[in-house]
Parts: sequence; structure tokens; C-alpha cells
Amino acid sequence: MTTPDSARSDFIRDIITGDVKTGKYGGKVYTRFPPEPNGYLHIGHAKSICLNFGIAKDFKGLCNLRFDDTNPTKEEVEYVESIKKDVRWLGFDWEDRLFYASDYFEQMCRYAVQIIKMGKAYVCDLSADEIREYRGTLTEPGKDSPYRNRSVEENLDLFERMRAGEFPDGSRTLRAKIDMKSGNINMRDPVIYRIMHMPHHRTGDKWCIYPMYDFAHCISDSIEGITHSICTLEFEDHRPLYDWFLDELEVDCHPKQIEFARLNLSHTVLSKRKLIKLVEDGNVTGWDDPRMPTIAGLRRRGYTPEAVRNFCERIGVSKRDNLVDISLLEYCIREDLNKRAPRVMVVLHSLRVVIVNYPEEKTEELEAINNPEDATMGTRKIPFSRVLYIEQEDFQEAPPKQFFRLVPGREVRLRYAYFIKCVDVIKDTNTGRIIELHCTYDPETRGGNAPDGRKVKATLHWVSASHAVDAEVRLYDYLFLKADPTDIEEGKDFKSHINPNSLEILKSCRVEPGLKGATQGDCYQFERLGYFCVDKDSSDNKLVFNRTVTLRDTWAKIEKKGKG
RNA sequence: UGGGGAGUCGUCCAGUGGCAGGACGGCAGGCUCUGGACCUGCUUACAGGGGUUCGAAUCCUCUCUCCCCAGCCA
Repeated sequence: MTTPDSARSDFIRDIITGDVKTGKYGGKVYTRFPPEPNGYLHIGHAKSICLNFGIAKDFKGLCNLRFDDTNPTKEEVEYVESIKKDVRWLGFDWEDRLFYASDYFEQMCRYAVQIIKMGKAYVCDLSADEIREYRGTLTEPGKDSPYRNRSVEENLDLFERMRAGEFPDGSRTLRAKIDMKSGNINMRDPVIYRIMHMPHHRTGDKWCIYPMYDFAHCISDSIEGITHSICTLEFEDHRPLYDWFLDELEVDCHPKQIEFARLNLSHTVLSKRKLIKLVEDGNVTGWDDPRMPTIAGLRRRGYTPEAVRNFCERIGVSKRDNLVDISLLEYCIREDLNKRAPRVMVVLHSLRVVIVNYPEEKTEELEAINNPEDATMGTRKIPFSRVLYIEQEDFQEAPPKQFFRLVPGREVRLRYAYFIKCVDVIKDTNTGRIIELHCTYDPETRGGNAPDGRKVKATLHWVSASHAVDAEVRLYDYLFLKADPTDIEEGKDFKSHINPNSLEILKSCRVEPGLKGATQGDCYQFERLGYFCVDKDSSDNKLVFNRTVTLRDTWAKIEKKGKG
């Protein structure tokens, strides 16, 4: 309990280690992940989840899941369910510690009364606009509300009647009496309760006043016995207020708030507002669109919890503004899938190949390795016959020098099968388009090796035409063309950088027969192409795959360089 | 121009008085029945100026740049 379990270290763990050493909080460590149920979780939340649950684990403490549900106008049950699902999927367990800020409304109300009695809070009749005017600006101090000096009795009475529902929305607020001249605007008599005649997803019609974040959050933390309240940088100047409430209330548990920089990921956006906009405007099909950086989107895309957790570990934690390159995320999923994904052969853009010296009716079963990284995954049989499909881009009639795949007259290997040589290119007489290739095979090279030791430069993936199963494959690309889509020109919005080609649907791909019956979530490496998983739209009649990520593609780089 | 934060390779994170390091990316090789994986090497950074010190990314000081805050959102 004195040092973290793992070697992992960051400035937050350092602070906590210090607190544990000095015996602060009795040497205990207790954290919480406090989402507001007003949207789906995204990879930025994953960073926070890994941090909070990870710290609890490292220090042998606990971490609660708590919904910060203090604003009934934006929050929905759908979101709490999705959040629970996503946290669980990421691999974290809150056990019996599922809480809601709304569980504490009664206690918060008692605390509010206590602060009023101390003369440190008052009911204010100013309108929202007036409060804004009185607040001053960043450079000018605010001025006191005319209601600031109401008597404790009057405040108590008014607050009681606010709670009883006697006043309309927006007519009054309860405010902390702190300092209208503070350089920190959060301390200029912040609102702590507002009137909202609005049913709450958990408390129903019980309340018509709801506490504000600053009041609710510190109290919730305190009630739960949180020791370290970890949040993002924008709450840094809320910390004096967090501490003010807990000091005034003289609570037993006064957690330490520590702020870290939120994650920014290149080529995507991570703000709930913007993500909601993408969903609502139909730029994506929903919160779980595989292009979305949401946990639900990543899951559907084929990301594994291990890869996401690993990513969160690798990006580290600090207080600097950051823009993490999405290539790191891709590296993490490739690293994971390379070890676990069975290999399989699939042709995306098919080109017909006839092996002219192979018997018409013959079919043979060839043995293929399921995963060269893991011998325990065994082998499988794949059918070979006279007519095959290969990838269109694996053949060129007039190739550049570095192209070493199939060309007229050249011999290449069909993976796990035979060496073949292209002897004829059949074209459509009208369009000139290549329709099929005629090749010969060398029977001596069965399995993929030549007894005479001769080598070929390329190995192609293929599928036997008569045995192939049709499938739809969805190829995804970055949602935004620019690394930082929020970096925009005057007068434009983040949508101006959206990638119009972030989704490409391939309707008639040919997959090896063994893939028939693959079920939702199954992931594979399509050899030489990338990692793919079975989408939820897939059915027995129609296979649908999502491309999770391509393989590292050296050839694509060479090609690009040639063009660029 | 008030308050609060932050500046280290292209990117992210370490280093807190003693040779600036790791990861990703990039580049170049090796190996290979996936132009994959794996292996090797290389590239590149302490925002700037003063000062303290035998010695400074680290301490002091001045400056510059960037981010956050004026919701009855969180």
C-alpha cells in the first residue's frame, strides 16, 4: 500500500504516493470516474477511466462509478446504460459501487441550508442576464447583488419555498456569498442551486431545484470518501471553490482535486458537443459508427479493450496541451490483433485467374497456417481449383520498377499453393479493360516451395472462385483530413475539414469458405490487407466486415512517393 | 490589460544540479511463403535573454508564446 504495484508513474501517481507516505487520508487511495450521462463515452474518457481505475488498482484502493446527473435537461437513461456497458467493456469493475450524484440531493440540500445558516449563501432574485451583468468581466470586478444581504431567516424561508416549487424557473437562485471582486470568476458568488421544474431520470418529480456542478461534485466526492478527485484542466480554477465548500462545511473527508490535460487525438474530434453534431447531422450513422472515436464506435470498428487500455498507458498523463497522433492508436490495435487474429484470405477487388494447365474438375485442399505468430492456433484447409480470384492491384501490365507482384511472363507464389506464371492477359475488346488472366502453374511447387530452390519475389493472396463466399466489406478512413480539425479559418467550422471519403463500401468481396458462419465481433487478419471484424449488420445470408485498420503498407508508401 | 495553467525530438511521455532517454512516426538496411510481423541502424528537441554554479532542461530573474475561465452546463 506504500508504492504503486506497477512501474507506471506520472505526476498524479507521484502526488498520491507522497500522500500515502505521509499518511494523509490514512494511507488510503479512493478515486472515482464521474461521467455526466449526456452522451456516449469516447477515447478521452477512456484515458480518465484507465487513470482512475488504474490508480485505485495500483494503490490497492477503490474506484467508484458515479453519474454526475445534476442537470435533468440534458441527461438520459440511454446514456447511463451505454456508459456502464462501455466501462465494463474496457475491463473495469465498480463492483457494488455504482452511485449517482442524485442519490445525494437530500444531503446536498441540508448542506445548502447549513451554508445559509452560516450567512455564507443567499437567495438571489436577479435574472440570468442580470447575474451576468453583475458578474463583471475578466478584467473588471463584479458588483454585489442587491439581494446579497438578506437575513438568514429570509434566505431560509425563500430557499424552502424554492424547493417547495413556489417560484418559476429562473426566477431565483441560491448563491454562495464569497467575493464579487475575486480575480477568479468562479468565486464571484457562484450559483449553487437553480430552479428547474423538470423531471429527473432517477428522482422523477421529487425536485424542482437542482444543485450546480461546483456544489454537487465536491460534496459527492466527500460523501463517498474519495481521497483524490482527478479531473481535467478546465476545472483548475474551480479548485478554490471546491475547497471553499468543503472547508466551510467542515466535512470529515476533503478530497484533493488534481487536474490533468484531456486527450486530443489527431484526425478526429473529442468533444461531446461536436460528436453529437456529427450524429445529428448524419455525417455518421450513429454513436457507434465505426468511424467515431467513441468507445462504442471503436468496439464496433474492431478495437479490443486491451489495445485501448494499452494506448491510454502509452500516451501518458501530464498537464500540457497535447495532440496525440492517431497512428499510435493504430499501432496499439495492430500490435494486439497481430497476436490474436486468425489469418484468412480475402479478395477485395477481384481479378479472375484461370490456371490453364490445371485440370478442369479438380479441387484440392491445401494447408494454411492460422497464425504464424501463434502455433497453437493451428492450421486449416483451403480449396484450390482451376479458376481463382486475386486482387486487381496485384497485377500490372506495365509495372514500375519496384512493383514485384504479378506481371506478364513473371512467376509469383500463390500463398500456401503454387507458383504461377502469367501467360496471357484477356481484355474486353471494346473497353480494353482486363477481364481475366491466364496463368500456368508448376505442380512441383505445391504448398508454395520449389524443389529446385528457385525463389519468387512476391506472394499473393487468392481465393478459389467456385468455393468463395461473397461478402460486403466496409473500409474506413479518418473522419477528418486535418490533424486538428478544430484549427479552422475565420467563419468556418470544424466540419470544413471532414473527410468526404471516410467510408468506402465494397459490395462483392470474395472470402475463403471457412469464413462462412463468422459471427459479430469475430476479428481476422485478411492477409496482406489488414484487420477486419464482423459487423453487427452481418447475417447468415450476408457477411459484413469492417476494416479495423490496414496492415502497415510499405508498398502504398512507395507508390505514394512515386506519385507525389 | 484580471485570475489560473503550460512550454523538452514531427508527435506523446520521461529526466528536477552531473553524458538529454523511451515510444510512435519518418528514413535506411536485414530477414521473411503476408511489401505483414520481427531485428538493426539513423534522423531530430530542452521557447528566448540574463544570472547563480566547477557544472543548469533542472535553481533565480526578465521576456515571449500557447491553453482555460465572464452557463441558472459539466
